Amino acid sequence: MSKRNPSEKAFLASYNVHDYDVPLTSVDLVIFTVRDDALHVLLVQRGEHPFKGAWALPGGFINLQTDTDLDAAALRKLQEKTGVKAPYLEQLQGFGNATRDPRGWSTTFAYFALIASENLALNHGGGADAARWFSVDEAAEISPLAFDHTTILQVGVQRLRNKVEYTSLPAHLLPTQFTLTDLQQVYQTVLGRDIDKSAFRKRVREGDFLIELPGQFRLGSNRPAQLYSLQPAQATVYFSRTMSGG
Amino acid sequence: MSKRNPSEKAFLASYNVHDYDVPLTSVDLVIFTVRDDALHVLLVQRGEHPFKGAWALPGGFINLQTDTDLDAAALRKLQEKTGVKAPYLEQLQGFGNATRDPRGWSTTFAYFALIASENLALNHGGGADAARWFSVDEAAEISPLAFDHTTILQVGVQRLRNKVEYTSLPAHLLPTQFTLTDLQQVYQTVLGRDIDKSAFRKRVREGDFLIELPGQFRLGSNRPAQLYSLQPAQATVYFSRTMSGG
DNA sequence: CCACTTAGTTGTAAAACACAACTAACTTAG
DNA sequence: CTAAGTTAGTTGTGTTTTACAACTAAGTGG
Repeated sequence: MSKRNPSEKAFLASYNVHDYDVPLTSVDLVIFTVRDDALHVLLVQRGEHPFKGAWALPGGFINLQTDTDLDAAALRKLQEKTGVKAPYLEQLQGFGNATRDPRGWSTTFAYFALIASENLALNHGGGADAARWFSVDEAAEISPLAFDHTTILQVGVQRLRNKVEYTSLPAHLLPTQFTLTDLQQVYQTVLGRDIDKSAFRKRVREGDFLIELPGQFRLGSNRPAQLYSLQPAQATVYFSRTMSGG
Repeated sequence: MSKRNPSEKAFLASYNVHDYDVPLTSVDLVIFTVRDDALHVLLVQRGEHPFKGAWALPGGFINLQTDTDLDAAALRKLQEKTGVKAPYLEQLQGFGNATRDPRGWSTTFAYFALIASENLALNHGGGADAARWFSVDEAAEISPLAFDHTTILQVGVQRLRNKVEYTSLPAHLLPTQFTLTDLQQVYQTVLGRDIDKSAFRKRVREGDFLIELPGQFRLGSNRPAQLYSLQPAQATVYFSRTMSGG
């Protein structure tokens, strides 16, 4: 990465990206949240060609001047749409072929993001496009979404469901403070089935990714529930077994 | 995907990709095999700038004329380097930033491939670059690899090790016929630890991704071993628990 | 025909699991 | 003030799975 020799310098001086055929490159986001006990995804209605008027995943071109890397580009898009600053953000998969965009060979880096439905201020930033939350079932039935976004969405949902089986990921779908029952609910919502309470709690305890907030409880017309937070700077925990049935 | 309206037609007619700043886009491969009881990866020595002379992962630009999609581009690169036609090939992750390539903002779609060390005819196809197998430990110590290939390699090894814990993936590192002991060896080589024989066999049996080749045995100076093949068109099997210790 | 080697199976104590019942701690109704 | 209702959180238990090791099987070579 450091010193370059004269012949490489000459090579670089004469190199012009625009002399070559390169694909269009964008970043798209599958932004998940849980509301009303259902997994939801954010879609925007495109205000410009191509696919003007169609629903699409939020995304767009990389800004080569301001985006330092792919993650930064994805984070920027997320903030523009939702105002969320520190979400869970993970690269999903790349997609690219000659036909997905009518303008020609194009590629996209799809990301998926998990945010708490509390943290929402839609259209906070730039985009003039209309934005709306759809349950993943609703979204899957919109046909067609722009580009190959139906496929991307499908892959995103699959990946999330799969990871929920054996990771601590769903914690990012909750606000910073939550109860163990909240957390179990989210798991159940995403998985679409019930989980045994004691087994679930054992797993969480052993995963050791939560901190008990001392003296803080969720009150109601019943026994108060202990509040927890994700441990600061906690990486995703992988369980050695999948979630067990209830 | 079907009919376009007149305003979209006009838009497309006036659209020229070269008017915009787009990143360079390539495909790179982490090609794994097992030889001498160690996980190996294929590296090539670059014959051209940038990073001329440095070791790198095999890869290169997408050919917008001949490659129909990303997978096709990756498969083409793999064939050019190894001659292997039907390997296990899976997208690893995208990488992209302003500094990884001295020519400017660039992205790459990294793939990882698993092939049997029997199937090898290095430099079979195009490239004039020298190619060699390195154990992953050796490769990790070559510094620096071209571009950000040290990082990509590291992510690839991590992903492989992780997947080996709970999938049938390692079967693709073996020739078409193999014994259960062969398969267990490969798991152990990649994981770097021993696995219990009876637990391993139980898992394979229940995963149901192999077919016993009737009457076919590996002979030696001991009890003959039953030969197996992967079931044809077998998707990767996911076990519900990780491999257990021996 | 006996020692040697690797293939493949079986046995068993200990651990983990699924499921259900239980106790705990609050609010609200009367 | 007490009883009913509700959700939080724990405990108990029969069944299944696991880890580990010992065992049997089937060939070769001296």
